[in-house]
Amino acid sequence: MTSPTIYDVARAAGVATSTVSRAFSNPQRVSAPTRELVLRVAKELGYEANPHARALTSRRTDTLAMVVSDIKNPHFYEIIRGAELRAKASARTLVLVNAEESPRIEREQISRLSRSVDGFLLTASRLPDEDLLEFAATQAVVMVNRQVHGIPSVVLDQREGCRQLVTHLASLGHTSVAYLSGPQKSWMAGARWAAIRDAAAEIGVSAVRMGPFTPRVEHGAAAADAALTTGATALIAHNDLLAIGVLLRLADRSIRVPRDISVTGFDDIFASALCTPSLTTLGGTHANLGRAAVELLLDAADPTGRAGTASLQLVQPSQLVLRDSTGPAPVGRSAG
Amino acid sequence: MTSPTIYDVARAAGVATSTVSRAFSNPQRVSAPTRELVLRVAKELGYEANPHARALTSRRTDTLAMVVSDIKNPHFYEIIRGAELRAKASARTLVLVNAEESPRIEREQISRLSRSVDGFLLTASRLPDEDLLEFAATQAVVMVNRQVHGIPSVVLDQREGCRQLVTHLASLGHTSVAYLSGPQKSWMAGARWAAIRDAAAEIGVSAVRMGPFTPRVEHGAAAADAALTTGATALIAHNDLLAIGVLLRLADRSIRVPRDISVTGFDDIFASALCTPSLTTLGGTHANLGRAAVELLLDAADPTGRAGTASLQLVQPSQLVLRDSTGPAPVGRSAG
DNA sequence: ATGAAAGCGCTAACAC
DNA sequence: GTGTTAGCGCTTTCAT
Repeated sequence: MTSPTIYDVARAAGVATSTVSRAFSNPQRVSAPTRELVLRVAKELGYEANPHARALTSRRTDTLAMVVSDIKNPHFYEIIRGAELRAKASARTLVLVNAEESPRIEREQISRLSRSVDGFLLTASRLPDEDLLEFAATQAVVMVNRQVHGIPSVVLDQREGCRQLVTHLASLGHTSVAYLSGPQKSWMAGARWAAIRDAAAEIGVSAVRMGPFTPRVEHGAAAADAALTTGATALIAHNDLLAIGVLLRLADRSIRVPRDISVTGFDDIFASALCTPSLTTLGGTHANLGRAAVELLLDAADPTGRAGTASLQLVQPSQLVLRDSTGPAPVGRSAG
Repeated sequence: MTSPTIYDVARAAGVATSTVSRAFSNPQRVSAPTRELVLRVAKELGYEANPHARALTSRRTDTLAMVVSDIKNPHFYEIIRGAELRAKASARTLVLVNAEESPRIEREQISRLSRSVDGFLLTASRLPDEDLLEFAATQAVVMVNRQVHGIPSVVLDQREGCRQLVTHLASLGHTSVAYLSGPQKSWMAGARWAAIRDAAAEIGVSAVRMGPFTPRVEHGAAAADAALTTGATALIAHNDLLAIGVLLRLADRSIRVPRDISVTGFDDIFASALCTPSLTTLGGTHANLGRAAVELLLDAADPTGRAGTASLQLVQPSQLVLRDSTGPAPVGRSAG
């Protein structure tokens, strides 16, 4: 019934428990023959280490937690995938938890797991900086797609990406763009708006911000309606889900895209290639984000290393993907 | 640096460690004043129980794991959500792990976590029955959308649902349907085909099965092409993702839906209401699946209870959602 | 290179 | 109702 322990293995192999322990967690400190003996006996007995007993003394769990702000957003898939692969390569288990776009739930999930994992990947966290800093003081934490001064992070570049995006729109003749903002607590929403505003100023087009909107398809209708009141001929939605919602609403209102108005998104999710019209969007290699984040986290969680990467802020390039939802600005009239 | 333990709390409160322990895990076995004292002191000290120490003796972790066969499939969202809510209501943490449609990865994830959680929710497992039975012998396991004799499960009804689906198609004049099957290791694919075949026989329409196909949008092209060779005028795709891929391919090939051919899916994911044409699909209240599954699992994981629900096989009703992708069978010719 | 033994922080008998 | 105490299964000094 009850599974074998190191005592069983030690007895069967005729060695001390500490030798069994070493054979597993510190193989090079045991002579080759002894190690092989122990491992063979352990296998015969079907021994598997009890992770709790191990964690109780070693304070390591070999488990990492990834908190995603909304597991429904396909944008996270690639990040998750990249993180999983990297975690597996280092023999870590990666568990996912969902924050459902709620700071309260995010806080709850984190504190629930904080003693059970070696560190956290916080993707698009909705928590205030202070909470994150306080939290990072006692835990290994890496932020994904969010920067907080003093906490290691990896983000996709927005500044240069947004500049390219606005440049693309300007080159199509658009002189007025509207940013349909993401959630108020989204750092990314702030970063995007700042980058768009600055790029617009530099290039000489006008930019307004509407919202905030919860970045899901179903909120695209409200976003589209709001955007149409601005007279902007190009709409930059906070992400692809919202952009797709906007496209649907515009179609409903018989406004043609891109003929009457251009629409763009962010993230380059799979669906953005499939919707009608297909969506111009600012993407990037999200799997790399996940991979890099795990690497930073392994580093941060390493009790020995202190590899000095303490507070690296990594920025990876984004990538403008041109599709059918952007076109020349309409002449002689504004949309809506 | 190191966080306070029950010893610290016990000393500060002037009680025994066991009293502190009880105050937290067995409140009713401590007098009200003592309990309040202990809890107050604990809070002042910032005490939080060490889950590993707790698990080491009690053999309970208050954590449940949910293994999803492919986290990219939006079909799981509602199930996850329902499970999360129910787990939270019972003060359990729910962690998610991804099996990526791979039996090997699924097995790996399970065995990694098996000592760290109280039980598993296996959704759409791709593992063979024997593995599952062996596994369920030592762990609390509940299957979601898969039935295995001897393991508790909760599934959405397919038999009656598929009958309704085939009836719907027959009533539109279709006499020949093709099922575009899901993965070979998918129990659900087998269940759906059996139900479709039987319903078709009963109703008097012919049914063929094509595939298997990996149920993702990108495999819809191959599925559509294969289906067109059959001459069937109605295509039943294994799920909505595949169905959407089929729609895209048919549009590419200038085959009109539903005028030339009808298409249906399963799951009623959000996108199936948004694609063009919108998709007729067999859905159901997936959140209830997740909720019910957690309830069975809590039961199965309860060391005292043995509530006799040992091997309940729950079947919840599915629901046919009619949209624009099904219509009257074309007259005088077959598709393709 | 290996063994002996002391915890890690908690729970669960068992006493009182 | 509360205290005492012996582990849970492992890691980790410290000896040898």
